[in-house]
Amino acid sequence: MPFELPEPLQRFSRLQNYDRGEMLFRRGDPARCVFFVHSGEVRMLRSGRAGEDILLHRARPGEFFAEAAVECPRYLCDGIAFQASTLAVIPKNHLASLMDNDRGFSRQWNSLLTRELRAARARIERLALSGVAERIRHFIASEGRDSSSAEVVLSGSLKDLARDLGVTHEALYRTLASMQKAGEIDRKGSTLILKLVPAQRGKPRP
Amino acid sequence: MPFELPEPLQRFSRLQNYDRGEMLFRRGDPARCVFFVHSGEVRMLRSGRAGEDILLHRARPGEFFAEAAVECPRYLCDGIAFQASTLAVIPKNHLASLMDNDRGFSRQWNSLLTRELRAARARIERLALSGVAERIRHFIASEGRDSSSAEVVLSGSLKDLARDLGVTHEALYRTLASMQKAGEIDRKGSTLILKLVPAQRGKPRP
DNA sequence: CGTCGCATTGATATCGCTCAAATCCGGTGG
DNA sequence: CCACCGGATTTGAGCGATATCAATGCGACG
Repeated sequence: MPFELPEPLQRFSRLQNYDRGEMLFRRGDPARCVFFVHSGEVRMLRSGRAGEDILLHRARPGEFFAEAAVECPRYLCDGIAFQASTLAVIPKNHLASLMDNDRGFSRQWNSLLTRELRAARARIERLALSGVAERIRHFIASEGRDSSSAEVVLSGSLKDLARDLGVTHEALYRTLASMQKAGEIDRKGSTLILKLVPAQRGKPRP
Repeated sequence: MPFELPEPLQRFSRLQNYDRGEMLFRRGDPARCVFFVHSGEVRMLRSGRAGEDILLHRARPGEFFAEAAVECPRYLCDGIAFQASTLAVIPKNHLASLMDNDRGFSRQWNSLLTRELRAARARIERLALSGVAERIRHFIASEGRDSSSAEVVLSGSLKDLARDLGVTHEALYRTLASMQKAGEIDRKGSTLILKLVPAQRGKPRP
């Protein structure tokens, strides 16, 4: 579902290039802008007390980033370009007035937020699962387009996937290997394929 | 920030009581209605393959429930009343037309979604932390109103909290006990208080 | 009372984290 | 073209935090 930047927004935004690792904003900065990713990848991070980075969100081409800025006086976490990226920078007051005046855009924005919310809840669901294998299965099933094809093309490295799943990359490698040995999944390059195991005659219990 | 049900919606909704354990909808049902919780508690659950229930979302008095129904032809998970509850049932077509026609309401709805999204991301952040103690600290810090008071009044049982944190209730009990013994937190009835330990002269490292 | 669910604590098993090391691969500079 | 480098990928070994299984007390409720 990658978006085009809605036409009315194009007039109000300016394009900007960011280098890999460059910060878009820091936690506590006045929230002035919302972003739209044309290319590259940006991430929202918050650093835990031990200095580890916690990945809050990844935005890829065709997605908005830091939408919450509209509702919020300050950024609540750090935004960085994880790869060299081209972004549309949208001053939030323009966005706000557009939402007030453009019926169609307002609807589009609503639907965008709803989808993001659903994606976030899916991720919550995934993180609540115990066991790396379970999370992998959930990931393939829920990221696969519309749950029809149990197959995902990975967008980044396996290390990135590990972060997404909330496990160490070692645990992910091992689990993938053993699932593959068990014939439960296949890997072709950067594509993960979940073979539905016939198994598991379930008892639909209350 | 518990909401009152926005006035224009009151005319389009009907009140309904649900018993504890009663289902509002099942996964796959045509998505016809959005809900607003007046009292009680409702939950979105999806059942994993082992029959365990995965908690996707809890809605408490003053919150909307199943907002995604507006965007979606079918419910994607189960909705049940976890306690006896009084809900406003809002046909989604009414909601949609209200969003199209009532500027103020549309804005309110946007801001609602944005806040929910932020809450969901906070929960993701929490689940990505390793160690029960870390999650508890994060929970107290982020649920505490506006991060000013490091203190939370638990809305449900500790078992519920354990689910929220993605750990077993045993692990939660133990960790709470040891944190209390260490003087890091206090418990008064159903209130958790995080004492900020002076410790941790941090080195702000890149 | 009897039962049910929460709270609590103990014992044990196990999964995933941590630390380590080897390989592979693409890119870069000589 | 080759040597070298950094990051991703793998695999190994060991340990510790959590899950799991169990038992008990306790309060609410019928």
